[in-house]
Amino acid sequence: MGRSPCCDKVGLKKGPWTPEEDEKLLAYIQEHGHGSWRALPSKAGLQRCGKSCRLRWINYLRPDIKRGKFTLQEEQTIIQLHALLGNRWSAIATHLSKRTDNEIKNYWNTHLKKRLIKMGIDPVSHKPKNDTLLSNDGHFKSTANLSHMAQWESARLEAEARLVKQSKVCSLTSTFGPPSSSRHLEIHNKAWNGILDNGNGIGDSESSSSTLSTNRLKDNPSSFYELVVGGSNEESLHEEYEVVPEYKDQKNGMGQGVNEMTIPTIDDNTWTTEPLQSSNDNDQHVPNGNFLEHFTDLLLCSKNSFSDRCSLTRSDNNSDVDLVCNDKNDRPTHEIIDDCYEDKNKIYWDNILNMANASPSNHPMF
DNA sequence: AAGGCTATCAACCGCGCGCGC
DNA sequence: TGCGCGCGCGGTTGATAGCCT
Repeated sequence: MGRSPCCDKVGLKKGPWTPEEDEKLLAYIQEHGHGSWRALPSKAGLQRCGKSCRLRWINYLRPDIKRGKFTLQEEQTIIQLHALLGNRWSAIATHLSKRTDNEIKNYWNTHLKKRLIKMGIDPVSHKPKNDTLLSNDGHFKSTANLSHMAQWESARLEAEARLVKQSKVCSLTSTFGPPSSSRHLEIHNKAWNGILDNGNGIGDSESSSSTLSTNRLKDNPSSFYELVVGGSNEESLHEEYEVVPEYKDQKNGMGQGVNEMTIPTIDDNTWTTEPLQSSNDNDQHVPNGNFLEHFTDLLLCSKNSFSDRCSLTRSDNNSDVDLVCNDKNDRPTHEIIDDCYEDKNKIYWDNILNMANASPSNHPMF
């Protein structure tokens, strides 16, 4: 038996939506919600099929849609997620709040894909096309890097999905702060050390051969995060992810004429002071965070203007460091940091290529 | 100025999955 | 267990604006 059409095609309008149609759809959904898309058009007085209405709502009329130019940060996230998830636009869209999968897909096809091709990177595999990248043993070093990163991120995404599930049970009501508690820092340090673990268990950061435990991740990806945070039950979640209520004040106080602030440290200065963000506004207690941004920072390595203008001093007996910004004009810290980010943006694309060309042994992550 | 080409993005189409019966 | 329905997703198309010759 053939598939029945989603709606009666006879007499239904196709093509661009008129403002009147938009108004009707918007008014109906605002009053009644969309309910069944199939039934919506007739109820709303529209000569459209339900699918068309759904699409129009999701991609255009929804009030929480962000339109306009993609920011560099968004571009970075799209590229990173595409490398990990492929053409799973809806999955990618969940990590970019207020952007639709259609918009991301279009942006990828019209901008990012072409840019990667131009740079000699295959947009499908995200592998460099250049044969000169072959290492002595005949393997793509950078490809292996990305592959390892992908496996790690896949494991993280799975773990995150689990945490979302669990967090609904936990019903934590507060948002998370940055890893400012020593315990929180320890977790993240463990995570990164875990990446570097050579199969002998978490925490062997001294291991000279820094290879990802890819087999372990492959066998049981979700176990990795569980291992890192020391358990997956409700208690451990409460224990591990401490609420940091004073964080907001700490952040707001940044750069108000005082060119010094305290930031947490992970392994080096690759962590940022931005709060952990949720991938979903409804799941604010889910630790998702600036992990991808963190990845990007790793890609950028430490050779940026930040290190030229700021220095980090470790405090005694704790894991925090003091960030001291040196500016001739005594500008506030946040302005200096803004400058650094601007510089960072300029070299972003260069660095992607550089990373692809670089040997993994040169990077702290590998 | 006009025709052709390219880029962009809204919208369509078909497939697959999940759910209820 | 199988089937149909509704929905969501990803690939593709088509209209149009902007640029180039």
